[in-house]
Amino acid sequence: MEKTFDPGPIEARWRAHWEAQGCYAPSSQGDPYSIMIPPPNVTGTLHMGHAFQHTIMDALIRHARMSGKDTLWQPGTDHAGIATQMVVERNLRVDGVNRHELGRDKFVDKVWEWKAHSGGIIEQQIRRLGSSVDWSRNRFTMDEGYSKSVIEHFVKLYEAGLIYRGKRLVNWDPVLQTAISDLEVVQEEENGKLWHFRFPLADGSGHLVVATTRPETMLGDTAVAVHPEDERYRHLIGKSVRLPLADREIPVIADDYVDREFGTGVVKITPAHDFNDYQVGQRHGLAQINILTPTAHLNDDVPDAYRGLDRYVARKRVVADLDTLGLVDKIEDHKLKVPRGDRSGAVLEPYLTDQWFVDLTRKELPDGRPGGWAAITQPALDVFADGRIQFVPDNWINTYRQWLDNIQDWCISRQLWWGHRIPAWYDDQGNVYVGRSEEEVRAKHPHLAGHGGSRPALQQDEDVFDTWFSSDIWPFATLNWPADDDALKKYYPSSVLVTGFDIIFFWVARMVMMGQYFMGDVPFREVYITGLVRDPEGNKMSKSKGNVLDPLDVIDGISLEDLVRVRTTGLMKPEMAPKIEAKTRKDYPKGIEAVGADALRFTFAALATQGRDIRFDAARAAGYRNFCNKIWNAARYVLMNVSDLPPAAEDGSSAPGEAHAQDHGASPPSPASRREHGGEDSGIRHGTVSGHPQSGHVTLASAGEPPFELSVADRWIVSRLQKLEADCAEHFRTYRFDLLSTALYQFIWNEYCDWYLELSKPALQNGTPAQQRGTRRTLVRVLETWLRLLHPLMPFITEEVWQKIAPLAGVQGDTLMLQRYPVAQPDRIDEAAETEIEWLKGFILGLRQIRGEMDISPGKALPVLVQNASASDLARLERLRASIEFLARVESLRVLAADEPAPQSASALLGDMRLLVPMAGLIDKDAELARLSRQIAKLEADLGKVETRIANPNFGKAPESVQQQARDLADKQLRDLTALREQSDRIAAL
RNA sequence: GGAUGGUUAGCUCAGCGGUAGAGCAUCGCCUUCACACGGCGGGGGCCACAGGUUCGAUCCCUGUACCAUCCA
Repeated sequence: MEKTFDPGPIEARWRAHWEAQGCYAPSSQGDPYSIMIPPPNVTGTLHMGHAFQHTIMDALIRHARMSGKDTLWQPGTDHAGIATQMVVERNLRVDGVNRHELGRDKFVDKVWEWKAHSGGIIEQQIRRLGSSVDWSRNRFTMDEGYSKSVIEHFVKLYEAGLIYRGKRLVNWDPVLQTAISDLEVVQEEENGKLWHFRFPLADGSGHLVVATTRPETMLGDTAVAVHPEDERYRHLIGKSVRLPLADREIPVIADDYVDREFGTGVVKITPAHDFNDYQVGQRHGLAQINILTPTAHLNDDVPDAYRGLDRYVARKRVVADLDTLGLVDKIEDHKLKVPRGDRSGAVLEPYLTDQWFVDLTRKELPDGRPGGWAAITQPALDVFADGRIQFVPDNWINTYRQWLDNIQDWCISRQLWWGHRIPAWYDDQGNVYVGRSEEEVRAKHPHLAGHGGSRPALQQDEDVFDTWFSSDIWPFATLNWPADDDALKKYYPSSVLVTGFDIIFFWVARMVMMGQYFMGDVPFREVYITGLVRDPEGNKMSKSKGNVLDPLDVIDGISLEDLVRVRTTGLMKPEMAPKIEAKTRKDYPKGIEAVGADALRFTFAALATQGRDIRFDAARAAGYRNFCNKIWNAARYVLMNVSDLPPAAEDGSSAPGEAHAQDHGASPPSPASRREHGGEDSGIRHGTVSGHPQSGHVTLASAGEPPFELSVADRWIVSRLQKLEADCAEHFRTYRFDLLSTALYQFIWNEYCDWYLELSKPALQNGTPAQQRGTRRTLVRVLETWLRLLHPLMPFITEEVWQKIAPLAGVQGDTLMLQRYPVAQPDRIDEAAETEIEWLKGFILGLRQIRGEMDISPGKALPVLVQNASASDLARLERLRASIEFLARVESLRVLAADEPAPQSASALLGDMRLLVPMAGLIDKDAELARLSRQIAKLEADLGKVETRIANPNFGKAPESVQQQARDLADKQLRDLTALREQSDRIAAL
């Protein structure tokens, strides 16, 4: 093994191997466990958020696979209508072409070309992350099969009366020239003006002052409204005003929608260009005058002077003209919410167009069938109410429920070219026919079938579906619905959905709706909601902000200059480049160090707390890269100390009935490459106890192997391992990947490496052959076990190391990823061993503190005296003497007789026992006094707190155990304090 | 306006009724035969603020401030 872990070649080798061996495919054995990937946009690249979620999903899948489940991780990509169309249009623009010049068919060809190019990038990224998806089932939402499913679900909903077409006010993006859904609108507060205009009363008796934020829309006004109880205007209700410029007479109406406090309390009503006004118009039977073209220029329904003007040009003109007429009362600065398209950033217009909608609000259809609320929305609420689906963390249910409670019908048509074309056809009279194909439509409607050569012309709807109206069936369309597929039966519902809270409405809720409607069952049992990965300042990562990171750049590393270049090229707004460059140089002054896929994954796991924001911290990733190196070197140590010994002959670990016999029996007979190994860890078992437990050593032997002896350290680490296994199981169950990663990190670094490996050194150097065998067994088997525990988070390094270690642990198998996930065995928890090792650590820590704070060189061996030792201290001392001498680098260790005077010494306390290091020639008096006074001060403060608690007259109401605990603590602190003060006095007296 | 999170060590975050924790950063010693991507030791926090409940509050309740996000 190399001295330093180098992830690159290792990752390349294993991902190729796993895929070639079919390790990612379902095993068809065991209970089904499936995850449907949230399909990334096929024309994008994976960002840190994807990498984060993939880490979580892969950990879950690998854990499930190792736990004997039949796992399917379904991969795929989304065609992402608007986003993709925009990207391709931008590419075309570079060549000076727009899509209209190209024509629809050729444009769509271009999109497919682009998809072929960029889809490959995404798949490579997924592979690089180690994601064990079943590539054989890869799906794309525009594939032929998937498209059929999309059409099918539309037609079925239509036939059930749950889809309708109508002229409604929708959010219109005048740049993209398409309708978009409510969810794609971002409302941001911007600086604007509030214009006050005088509208003359038609009877010449004066005027009304209306306030508006959008003057140009007055050309489409069909009323002015006041609040019915507004005393100022009550007398005007029912009169009319002469609308200036347009020169129309419009009524003054009363509607309690009007906010009396806002502006003048008089509102102009433009039903065709404002959602609220639309409602008012409906209530009062007002005309709707559309004054805009699809590009937000004024149309021919306005006076000549304004026709063809851009909306903002028209605004200025209207204001100027009113001013000329002396009708401008005043203009105030005003902050208002401006709706913009989330994709284009364009200011949206409420616009009257024909669109397709999914009914989500009606309880009942006119013909008595259930409406959308009853058939779709209500069931989606019920599944959370009755616990059939659970959110993790569960408070997301509130967000979900609130949205559904206030839901509107869903506009699913988009005026785009890239997407699933709506399967609706129109005849010359404008009648609409919906079906799976034109043929089906004609077959269904005899008058369209035609006779002879002539049949009525049919024109297919030009529009396509909202992308979310194809991904809403992802969990079952990927399994070939509506075909009666075995996989569909097996893997639907999926086990868990892993996604961000930002698409609960867009996607989660809609999948629940469609899953319930078409499959009669939920699409997933649990929804694990992740936080959003943000930059170091907590900003959302986005290309336009120039703060995105490619996960591969973290895996492979990237220089600062390259990162700046990547972030500042191809910007929508090139003028942002200097800002982006400055921020990049600030955030990553040295670029990003290569950390490898395992470290990146582990970082994401560690950051996967229950919060909403996850600030990506490159330093943390570097820390986990170091962790990889630690693992690597621990394995090197184990190999160096074990590999020269033939395993069968020396430690007997491959003896029959050892590792293999522990299989649960739950896993069915399987091919040689699968699940050879039992779920229990590879600690020690199947032996006969022949020693005296009190001696601290246990001697065991299995048939046909030489005896080995387990030290207290061996039993300690095996015991700790059981607790780790139990913790891991719990953390997987509760999706606490942060706690999972911390638990593994702590065990591996702070227990296995820092203590167990160190304790193994004296045992291997000075132990009896049986003790050495016991230590080697434990070293190898515990390592082999935690590799399995860690594998779901760090697949590559664990596999690489496991391949070397497994044979020594007597474990056979082609790959770690198909081994069993370790299961805790409570009978192997050994509290006595744990207590004893805690005592040992305390002993060593005491000596190390003296050494550290006295600046005694680690190379200098210390003479140590022990005073006031109890019988159990003495017994432990004898058992652990070799370990103490080795780990604390003790030159001599001697127990003082009861009446023997101690030399002047630096001291440490371990219970009532005192550890003494004679000062002569080693220890500076003042330094020791300073150290003692620090300890005394700390202890005094602690004792003070405890005494205050006990002294509280009401403390008697606390449970007896708590009181006792407090008294014991105070007792111990007082004794320690006394000892420390005595020691301090003695030294001071020198 | 409504709702939901957050405020704990310099930074990023766990903890959540009973002696304040981790990683990174920092300081000191050490090129000890797994690892300097390392070892050993140390320092650092009135747990945002104000009330309340409790024998006891960082933790529960109420309010305030500030910061986010979502929905109108």
